[in-house]
Amino acid sequence: MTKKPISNQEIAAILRGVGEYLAMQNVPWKPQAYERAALGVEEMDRELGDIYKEAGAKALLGVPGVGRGIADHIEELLKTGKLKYYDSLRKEVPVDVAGLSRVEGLGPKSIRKLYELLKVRNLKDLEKAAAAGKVRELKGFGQKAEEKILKGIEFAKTVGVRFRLGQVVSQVASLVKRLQALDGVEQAVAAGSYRRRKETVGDVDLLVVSGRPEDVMRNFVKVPGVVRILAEGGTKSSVRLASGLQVDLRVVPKESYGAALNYFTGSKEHNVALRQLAVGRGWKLNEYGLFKGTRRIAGATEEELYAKFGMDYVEPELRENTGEIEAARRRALPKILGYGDLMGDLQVQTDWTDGSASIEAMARAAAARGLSYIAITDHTKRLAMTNGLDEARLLKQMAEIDRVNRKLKGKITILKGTECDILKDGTLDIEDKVLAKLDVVGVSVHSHFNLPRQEQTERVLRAMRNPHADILFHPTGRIIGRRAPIELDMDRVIAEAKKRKMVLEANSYPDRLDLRDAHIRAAVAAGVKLAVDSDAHAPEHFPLLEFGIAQARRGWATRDDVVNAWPVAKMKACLRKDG
DNA sequence: GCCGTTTTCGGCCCGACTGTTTTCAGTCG
Repeated sequence: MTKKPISNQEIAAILRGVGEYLAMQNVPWKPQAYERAALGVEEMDRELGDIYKEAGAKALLGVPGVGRGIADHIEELLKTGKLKYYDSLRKEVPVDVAGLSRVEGLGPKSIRKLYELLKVRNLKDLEKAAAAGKVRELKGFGQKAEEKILKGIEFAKTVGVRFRLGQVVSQVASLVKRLQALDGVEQAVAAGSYRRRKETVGDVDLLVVSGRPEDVMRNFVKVPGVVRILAEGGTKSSVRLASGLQVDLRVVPKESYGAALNYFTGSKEHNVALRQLAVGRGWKLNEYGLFKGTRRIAGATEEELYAKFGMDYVEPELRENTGEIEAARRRALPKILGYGDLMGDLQVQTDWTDGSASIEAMARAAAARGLSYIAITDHTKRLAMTNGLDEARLLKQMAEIDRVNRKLKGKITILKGTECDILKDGTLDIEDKVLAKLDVVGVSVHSHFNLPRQEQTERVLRAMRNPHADILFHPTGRIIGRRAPIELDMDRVIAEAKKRKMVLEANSYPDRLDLRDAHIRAAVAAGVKLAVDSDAHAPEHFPLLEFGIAQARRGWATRDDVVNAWPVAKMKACLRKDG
């Protein structure tokens, strides 16, 4: 019973694996069904283990893409940690499908053939066979295929799969700029998961409007930084940059711009759902437009496209087929937070601890960014390595803030705050009587990341119950790609936040983005307020707020849900010690 | 295997590019 229950990620991986094996066997339709279910599981904001424990097997049917059959599989996985069906498939064709699929151009059919004819089970076998020239002899393969495989293996070995959004923005911006400057290019934009502002992107999709696609293609594959051309056609090309990032380019005529942008922005699931809507009305939707017979009835702009379907325009950040299409059809999509909507920032560090700049410099930078207030929230003494503040220094800092406020009067308001450490037992690192003097008390976990779920949750809940605590900063503590989130029962955290009018943070730092989108959505649905903060440690960090706003948008948050999108007085009134 | 303002059965999105193809399967997005 003490054994850790299987996680959503693990369940999704197994379902995906089943789909891959079925695809290898040429089974129709089922592979897509398993893949869809895997995606549905991944996108859940709650652990299936919790849902199952609470509401039983029937509740599993609520997961998008999960029906009777797969619900049974999931129940078996939750009960035993294993899936007999999966194990028997693996036994039949004992191949590392996931590993081999990472090789560019290798899909289930080829993998099966390689196994049956050359006994290739994994990347190592494949490399050996290809190097020995055995692959080219197979029917359906050839010289080129073998070379491609060898290069693909090299790549699969060296590079991780996804990039953080923050890692690619400048590369993408310069690519777009370069394309815009080309002769004959009317428009160039980045689409794909980049435009949807997903926290990580697997590749970058660029869209260009031009009447001279060949010229654009010729120039594109020669852009500096391109180390490999994966495909080059008349209207579609694919390259690999030195950074490992794959970039796809598509060129379309002007009248198709909206349809192409929609198609290339995705998500794939959103697109499929839209196309199904089209089919249902006897239309056809592709990247060139929306067609009734051979007549184009929409497609020049995305707005036109959605209007034709009789729906609200769907912002790119919402296009994940997680209910946005139904809501848009009911004309019930929320008006999500805008990129210019933030008025303040409630987590800012200075050179009193691990920030690089003074209170005044940070305040001026925030004002230049258009903010009308910030809270200074330096670390506390438990975080000794950051020179965290004790009570005495915190009091001194408050006096300094008073001084700077007088100096900057009319430019910006500086609030007194803290990023107070949550100790192992859930108590706080600063005495209550000092916390009571602050405008904004943020509390956060910076230690003991590996406590068991029950203990970790109790710890955080206890901190939230401190009468002075206002905001739970970066609730899960994750660092994308580097540190797993702490084990936290987010349902209980959200319920506690609701009960105590505590604000949850959506941290904008691109490698935190904590809360993640699904949790934001759950918090919003529960009526819990959010703070979208920069967590700035330097004056140049305020633009990072864009990432936090994006994440809040992906979580369907509106201006009403985000306290620092409000004027300072209203925001302060909402913090729970006044509420 | 999933799913339902046409349906509880019979559908299931659509097109570009590649390689090895004499007309297309496989892969990808």
